[in-house]
Amino acid sequence: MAFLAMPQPFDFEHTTERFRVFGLDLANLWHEGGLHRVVGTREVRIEAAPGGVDVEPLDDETRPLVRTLLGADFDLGAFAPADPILARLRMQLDGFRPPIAPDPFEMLVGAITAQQISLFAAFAVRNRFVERYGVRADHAYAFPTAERVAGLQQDDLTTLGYSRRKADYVLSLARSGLDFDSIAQLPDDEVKAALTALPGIGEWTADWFLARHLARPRAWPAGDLALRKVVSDFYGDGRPLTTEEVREIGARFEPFQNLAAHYLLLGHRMPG
DNA sequence: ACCCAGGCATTGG
DNA sequence: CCAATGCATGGG
Repeated sequence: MAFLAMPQPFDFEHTTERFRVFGLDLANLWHEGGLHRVVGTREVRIEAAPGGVDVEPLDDETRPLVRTLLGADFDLGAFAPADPILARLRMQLDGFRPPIAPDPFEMLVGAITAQQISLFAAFAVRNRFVERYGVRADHAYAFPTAERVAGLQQDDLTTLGYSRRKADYVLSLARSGLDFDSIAQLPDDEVKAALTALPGIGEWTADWFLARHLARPRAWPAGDLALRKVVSDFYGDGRPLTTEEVREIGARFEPFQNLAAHYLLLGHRMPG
């Protein structure tokens, strides 16, 4: 194992909580106290170490991937919320860096899979997809590539638990030839416009793409059911808030809406 | 046997 | 522009 320093503050347990709490993800696999992911064709293991992480293997290919995956790009030093509720979470969860999905196709397929159904159900369906069309390394699987998925038919996906409609969305995305490198250069609203032009990708999916793949500071998925519940709990006197109200509350956290969303969601899942 | 869960597109007013 | 509807699985 080789040591990789992380920008401070950094808390491995908080950052990786997401890979444990909704069930296991075969492409981002929590196994024996560490996070496993396939980079190229090699499996990488990441585990906690003082001031950063221990990584095996660590080289020029895995180093940037691990840093991205563990949210190194977020500017936590500047994240000092004036809002008292968020300020408390910022301290309580100090060092939490929202994990970033390194692969845009994986991110979008995952989001389509999770539309409307519980995350637990979505992980079950997605894992069957990864197991069937991904490539296993040691423990973890490489997420299926768009090239591979482009050659499938609707039936290949519905047998895994996808609805017919979602199966078509995934196939159409795989065949879209979307240039993700170009999209990554666009401002937030143009990314959303480019993505929502595709069938099956609405504002919710595009917002999470901005947040969890592009790590855009102002991404704020106001329509997300879980975020609406959390914001309603923290800011709404127990009354359920509308998407519009949640959107307005997000403006308080400018320009740290993405970090705010993740801290509120994680804080709400934590005991106490 | 229900109902809900980190949506979206389609249809009809 | 807004309301109603179908979709798929897993847990309660």
